[in-house]
Formats: sequence, structure tokens, C-alpha cells
Amino acid sequence: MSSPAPAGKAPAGAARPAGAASGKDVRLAAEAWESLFRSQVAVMRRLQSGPAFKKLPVKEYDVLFTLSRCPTGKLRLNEINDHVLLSQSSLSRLVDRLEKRGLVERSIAPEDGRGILLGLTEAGVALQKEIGREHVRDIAELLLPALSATEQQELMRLTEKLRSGLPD
Amino acid sequence: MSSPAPAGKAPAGAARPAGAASGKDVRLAAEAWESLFRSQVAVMRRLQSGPAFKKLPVKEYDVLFTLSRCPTGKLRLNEINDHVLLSQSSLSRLVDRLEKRGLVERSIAPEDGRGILLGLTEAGVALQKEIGREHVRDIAELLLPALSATEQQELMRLTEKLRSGLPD
DNA sequence: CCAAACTAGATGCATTTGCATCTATCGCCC
DNA sequence: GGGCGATAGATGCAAATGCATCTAGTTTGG
Repeated sequence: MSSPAPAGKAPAGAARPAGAASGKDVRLAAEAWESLFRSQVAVMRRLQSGPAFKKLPVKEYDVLFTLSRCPTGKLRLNEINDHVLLSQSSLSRLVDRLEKRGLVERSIAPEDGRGILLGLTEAGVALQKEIGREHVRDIAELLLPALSATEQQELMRLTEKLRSGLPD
Repeated sequence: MSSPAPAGKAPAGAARPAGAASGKDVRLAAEAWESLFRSQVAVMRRLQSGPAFKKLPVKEYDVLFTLSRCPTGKLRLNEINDHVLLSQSSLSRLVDRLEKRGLVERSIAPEDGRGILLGLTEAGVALQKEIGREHVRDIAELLLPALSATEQQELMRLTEKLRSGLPD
């Protein structure tokens, strides 16, 4: 495993406070996470080695993509940050790079002088679409042979439920 | 989205070669991957900010964990590398760090003079167990409220199937 | 209304990462 | 058996990352 890890085990017949998880529950959760994590790694590894990401690293594409999905076309940096597995400072510099390449534009948030709104430029929209097309094709090539449509739907349902059931 | 991205759309009634995916199939696959990816990010973000990973970064823990699961207790670097989202050189240096901390030991693979076998030291075993215990607890805290046992099992089944259905 | 606590984002600096390359061993085929 | 391409892993070096900190704008409490 990568991020998950079972390690200890509870004494066999230990009584536990009402509402606490049993050892079995805990083990199942750890295995489920492990499996989710490993499959994500395996898919991501293949995706990012494809030709679609020679033009732009995956993480940078992800920001363009996120912006492209947003109805208003602009997002605050902190909103983007929740989406991505990057520290605040790394995102700030990643955006610097995107801006230097003319793919995004920073502007000051109207309602909050501290905030920065990020939007795609024309070139950013174009590049996102271009890479996106290839990327979607690659995803389908990986997932379609492995899971049926029904299974993909169920996987989507479960992962969405997981995400929305997290604290905060 | 982060890594996945829908972008283009196929001309409406386009005839396609037998066996090719429909636009609908492709879109579903992209959405399923997106959802899997985002939920992984959301869970990982919470896990790695916990106290369990002050002692050792997640990626380094992952290597200790992987070794701890292996029946023989030793693995080749390239085997570990498939497991992890890291380049070969990064893994090599990560192992340097673990070795300097006395958590793992390199040895030459008996059957292949090029290969390196990696094994946990006593200290490595101990630290893995220690962090592992906390980590499993954290995982359970996140997953148990979000998904039922049945759902966790189904999620595990689907992600395992996905992983084993990938090319190579 | 002002000061103190808080939040959004930028920046200095040490660490980590990846790409390209290098070394050493292996497997193959003549 | 000797050369030749392939594979495992290490290393130089530039780029990316995270932590701590800094700056600036915002909110709160008196």
C-alpha cells in the first residue's frame, strides 16, 4: 500500500465504548482506501505518461480544467487549492508559470481586496480544449476495457458519496 | 477536475467503426475517473495533514508499508516503483533518505547483480507499525461516516477490478 | 473608530522531484 | 565466448514543492 496501512490489531474480545468502530470495521475501511488509492496511482501513472501531457504538466492542466468547468469562468485561488493536492505556495507559483505562458490572468477579487480571481485567457481555453480532448480519449481507453458502464456509474456514485461525506 | 477532463464533443450522428466507443461511453468514463481522482485527493489531503505524518512524509511511509506487507520482507526497487507515483530517480533518492535514517537496508539481489533488494530494519518495522496504527485510525474516521460497510466493499471491488483491468 | 486577530496570497530558502545521462550487469545471438 | 542492445539503479542539474514568514486587506471587539 501507499498511503493506507493496517498495522496493529485489537485484542480479541475487547469491549468498546458504544459508537466506536470494531477492529473489523477499521480494517475494512483501511483496505477500501488502499484499493482506491492504488487504483488511482495506477491510472494516473498511465495517463500522465501519455503524449497529452508533454505540452503541459498534469497539475497545471488540472488548474486550466478546473477553470474551464466553472460557470463564471473565474475562481479564487483558495477555491482552486481545495481541489488540488498542492500547498498554497506551490499553487501560487504554479499560477505564476501559467500566467507567464499567457494561459491565465490574475485579477483582484471585487468583493475582497485580498483575494485573487483567476481566469483563462483565449490561449488557455484553447490549450485546455486541445489537451482535454486527448486526455478524455486516454481515460476512456483505460476505463472502458476494465469496467462496464454500470460499474463506472457505481464507482462514480460511491466516490462522490465518499467525498461529500468527508468532514468540513 | 484535476486530471480528467472532458473537452470536445463528437458530431452528433457520426457513424463509428465497430468496437469504437460512443461519445456517451467516453464521457461516462471521464466523469468516473474525475470522481475517483477528486475523492482520492480529498481523502489524501486530510490524511497527510494529520499528526501521523509529522514523523515521516507520506511517500516515505508508503515504502515502509509496502515492504511490511511483502511476505519475504524484501522487494526490488523497480517493484516498489510500480506501486508509487514517483519517478525512478526520486524513488532512488527517497530510499537514500530512508537508509540514512536507518529504516531500510539495501542489499544486492542474489539472482540479478543489477537489482537492489530493499528490506526494513528493526527500526523501520517499529516506525511503520507506529505510524500505521495512527494512520489506520485516521482512515477509519474518514471512511466510516461516509460509506457503509457494503459500500466500502463495493468500492474496493470496483477499484480492484479497475486496477487489474489496466493494460500491462 | 481604532487596535488586535484573522485571512488571502506572495516570497525566501532548503528539500524534493524529474529528466537526461551514466555505470554496471544481464541476455541474446552470432 | 565476445560483442550489442536492453534493463536496474545512481547521479548531475534544473525545476517544482513545502514550510515559515511576510505583506496587505478584512473582520471583530471595545
